[in-house]
Amino acid sequence: MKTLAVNKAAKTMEKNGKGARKRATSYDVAELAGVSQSAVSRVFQDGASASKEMRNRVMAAADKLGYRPNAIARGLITQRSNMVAVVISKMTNLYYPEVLVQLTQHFSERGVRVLLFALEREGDTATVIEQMLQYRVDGILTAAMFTPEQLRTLQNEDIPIVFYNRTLKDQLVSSVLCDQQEGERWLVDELVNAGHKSFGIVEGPADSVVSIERKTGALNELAELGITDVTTVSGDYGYETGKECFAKLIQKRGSPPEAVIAANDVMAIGCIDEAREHFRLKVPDDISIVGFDGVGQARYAAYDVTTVRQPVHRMTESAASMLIERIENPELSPEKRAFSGTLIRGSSARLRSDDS
Amino acid sequence: MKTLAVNKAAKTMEKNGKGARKRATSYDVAELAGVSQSAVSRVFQDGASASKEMRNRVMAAADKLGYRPNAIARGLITQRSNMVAVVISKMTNLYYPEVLVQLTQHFSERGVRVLLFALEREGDTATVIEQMLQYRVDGILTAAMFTPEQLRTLQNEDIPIVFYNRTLKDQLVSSVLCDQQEGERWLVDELVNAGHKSFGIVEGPADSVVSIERKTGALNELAELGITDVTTVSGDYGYETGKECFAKLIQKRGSPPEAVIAANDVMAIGCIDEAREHFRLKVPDDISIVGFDGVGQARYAAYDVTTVRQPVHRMTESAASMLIERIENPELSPEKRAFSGTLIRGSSARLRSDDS
DNA sequence: TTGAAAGCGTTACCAG
DNA sequence: CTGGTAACGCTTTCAA
Repeated sequence: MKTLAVNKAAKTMEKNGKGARKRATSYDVAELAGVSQSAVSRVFQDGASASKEMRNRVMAAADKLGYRPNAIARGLITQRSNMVAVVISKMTNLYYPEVLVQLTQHFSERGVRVLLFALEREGDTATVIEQMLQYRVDGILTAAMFTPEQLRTLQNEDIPIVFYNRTLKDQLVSSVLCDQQEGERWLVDELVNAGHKSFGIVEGPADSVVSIERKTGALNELAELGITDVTTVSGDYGYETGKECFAKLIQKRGSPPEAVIAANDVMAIGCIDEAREHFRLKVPDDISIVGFDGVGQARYAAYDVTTVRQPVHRMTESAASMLIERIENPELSPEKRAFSGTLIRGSSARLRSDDS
Repeated sequence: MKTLAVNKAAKTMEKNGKGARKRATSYDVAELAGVSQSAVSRVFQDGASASKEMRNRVMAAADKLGYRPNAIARGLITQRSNMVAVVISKMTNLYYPEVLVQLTQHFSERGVRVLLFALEREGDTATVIEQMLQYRVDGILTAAMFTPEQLRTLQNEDIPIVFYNRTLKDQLVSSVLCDQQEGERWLVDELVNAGHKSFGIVEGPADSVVSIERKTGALNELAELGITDVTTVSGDYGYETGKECFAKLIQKRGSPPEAVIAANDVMAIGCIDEAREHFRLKVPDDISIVGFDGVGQARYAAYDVTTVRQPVHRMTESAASMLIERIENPELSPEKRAFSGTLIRGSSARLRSDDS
């Protein structure tokens, strides 16, 4: 008992010292303002009832003490952390730094904080899920895939999830995505329409859902148009890999195809460089090369890649909204929103200019 | 009283229904395991004393109920949120998505979660600071600048801060940075050494500390070497701006300088494209162009930019360590760690090959 | 090693 | 509109 009293006194003494003094609480403010603690709490809430007089007194005391409501304590009692988890994996959308920034800003505007989780590989989800649950995030926005079992765990906890550019075939989950298949169809149509007859496809990593979608879209459309001369190689979305893939493609076919469809812009750029530098091919005179994404580099004059641009802003906006809606109203059923990309006719491909 | 009982019963009923049932707490686990709640708490702690028997019983009960310790509640009592704030601004290190991912991973490995704050402009710090404080983050890692007053607020709250690639002249703050001036000196030396006599400088945004450092470094070294023919224009770190700046430069001088020093790689690439495309200059035969950063695009074959690469991995690692050390030991004094970059001699500049 | 009880800083409910 | 009091789910003494 005595010890306790001494400690308390000591802490108070330190207030002006360099020791780690305690931060002001609503009790301190209440005391200084001569009101109840509940009153302080109410003044710092949105739809609370407090007289002007009360408000002023409390506010004055509050900023004299540098008081700030403790969001952690608030979360404990309200059962709402006001935090969402955003999961990205190393390989995914890193080509879009904007994605992350925009998401964070959208959430921020709506009073939601972002707890960031970055996976080395898409598989490292186990511990991340554990952490998200321990921190009681209100929702999850993920650009990485979860296993069905993990998904079940999360759904059991009634925690809303939105997938970014990923979705599960059988499972009914919310997701916002760019219509990859449609985009690839456009690209294939353009190329075939311009007379290209032999194709190389540079796909992405085997475990990338996006890559699979894109490849499938391209292959289906090619088949539909009766093109049979198609060779496929696979890379990891990186520039170096793009170069290697181009070489592999030629080695595999014996000669360059008339057109190359890369799973993303960065690999397309790798292909262009390899074509020019190592094989002395003129792009697009000797060979057409197209990508996907519409990243900044694709617009560099040296490449000017023909590609499909993802509507990143609308997608992030939509994803944030979907998640927040589901946090506020858990009964909402899952929803998939697919956005069309924008075809960009760069000079990396020989296309018909009179296209109607 | 009666109402309370009914509610509790109802909640229990819902356990298997679709309603939002409550998550298991340590009390639930304790009850099922037939032990005290404190015991459960101890089992889930690191250096706690618990018999094997106890451990097993608790664990069994815990994962039957899907129990996970509530990190929010823990934070409230331990006065440690185990979260750090990471602040980035739109323009800064977005050219390094890796920075963010690596930081997050370093923290993650040390059991620290990342609360992400993204600023639209570097100035939007006010509300962000408010939020960080409300969430009681244990520390702050920022790639954006704070005003001296904001800094004082944070220091008053005894919350450790580490600046990434930024620092304050007078203030004594912790920071990890790449030695921008040294890097620029290297570039200038290389260029002058190879005989370049007239220079254009493309600086970044006026409020970017990094840009100012780089510009200063270049100007000082040029002056030191007796070069007086120097023209400066300013952009915003973007590709388009790089192109515009190159044009402005030539307009301002009347003719192209022999070498252009851009504040970052992306603008250097813009300069190269503009030089080639619009002014029909050969790089590096007619003009040398150098950048800074060592981003991925700088290695594209079409550019192969001579630049200084920042040791991103060591910097992020160091930054995370510094912050964590200061969280664990608040008495540690501020420290600046400056890393040297790596000179990369690309073919965008005409350099002496016999350099010793 | 274990259990009881006292906080941590809020919000929520209920009288006044 | 205001104040008292009970949670929220944990960690941390302190006795046993």
